[in-house]
Amino acid sequence: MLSQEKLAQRILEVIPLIMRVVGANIRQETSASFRVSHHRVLKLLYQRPRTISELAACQAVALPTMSRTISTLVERGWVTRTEDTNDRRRVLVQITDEGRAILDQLHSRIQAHMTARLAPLTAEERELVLAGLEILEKTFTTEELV
Amino acid sequence: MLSQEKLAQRILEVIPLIMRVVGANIRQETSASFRVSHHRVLKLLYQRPRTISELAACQAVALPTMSRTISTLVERGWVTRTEDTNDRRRVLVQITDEGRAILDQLHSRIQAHMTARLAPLTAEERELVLAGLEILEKTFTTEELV
DNA sequence: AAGATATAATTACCTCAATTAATAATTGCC
DNA sequence: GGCAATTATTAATTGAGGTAATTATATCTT
Repeated sequence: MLSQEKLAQRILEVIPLIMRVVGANIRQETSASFRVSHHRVLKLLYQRPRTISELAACQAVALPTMSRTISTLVERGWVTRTEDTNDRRRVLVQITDEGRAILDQLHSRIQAHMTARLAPLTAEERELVLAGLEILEKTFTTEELV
Repeated sequence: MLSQEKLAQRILEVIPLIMRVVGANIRQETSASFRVSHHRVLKLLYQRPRTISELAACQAVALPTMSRTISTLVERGWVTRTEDTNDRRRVLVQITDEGRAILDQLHSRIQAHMTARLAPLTAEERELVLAGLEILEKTFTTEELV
């Protein structure tokens, strides 16, 4: 079998598996309703306010999907919607103090769990995995994501 | 930053991203209602009949989740439920001829798409990604499933 | 052999993610 | 001023995921 085909197969097998395990871990480590996507969005908003479109592009999801995600985050008081005065079609999403606090708290818990799980790996193995992930990210994102 | 923390972060960032992109690609390449999980289950059943529990463990999902997945596959005529005569608590799930045909057909389409996407990678990069995936799989499946 | 415990699968109930299509509001172009 | 493009939301639909409870069958214990 060609290495491309083999790799394609393994991606289809391994990525969904890891996704579910990581999701389950986060669910256990945090409150049950906290999701991987929330984590990522909050991290992006920690850096600076962003529009819904921008967040959707970063997450590689459709616009309505991100709009809904933001709505649930707003309900929980972790982010706010603000009108962009320069372009009133746009909505700037900003993280709140509470959102920052939640992210700090959960991020360290998730990080601790993941770090513990990765502890058995040797330094070389970690480097290998990291290098592989970087290549995968580049391969699967065609757009400019920040 | 320690390499463990860095790796933990990158896993949380990259894996969900790839998962969504791959899912979106499969949705486009195949009929809209065909999912990654269907693909994987059919592949497992192509080899031999399996119980619901076995499939759930392979997928790292809870038993009811797999039971429901199988129900939708049964509705589509791709698999059948059969009672295990040795242990009548068990249900043996078998792929049908139609299921085999669908898998053959879709598998090659998915495979072609993935292969095309991976084409820009050099042989070395593919080896790197593959090695990383193998390590990740080992790391994330040592846990008790179900 | 009877009762208790364990296992396998399903069902019910709930939440979240993701899509497309339709709609509203705003901006920018000519 | 009118029309196309952009941005975001809502509606409708589908699917995945979980826990808790239920049913049926096996197995263990006494």
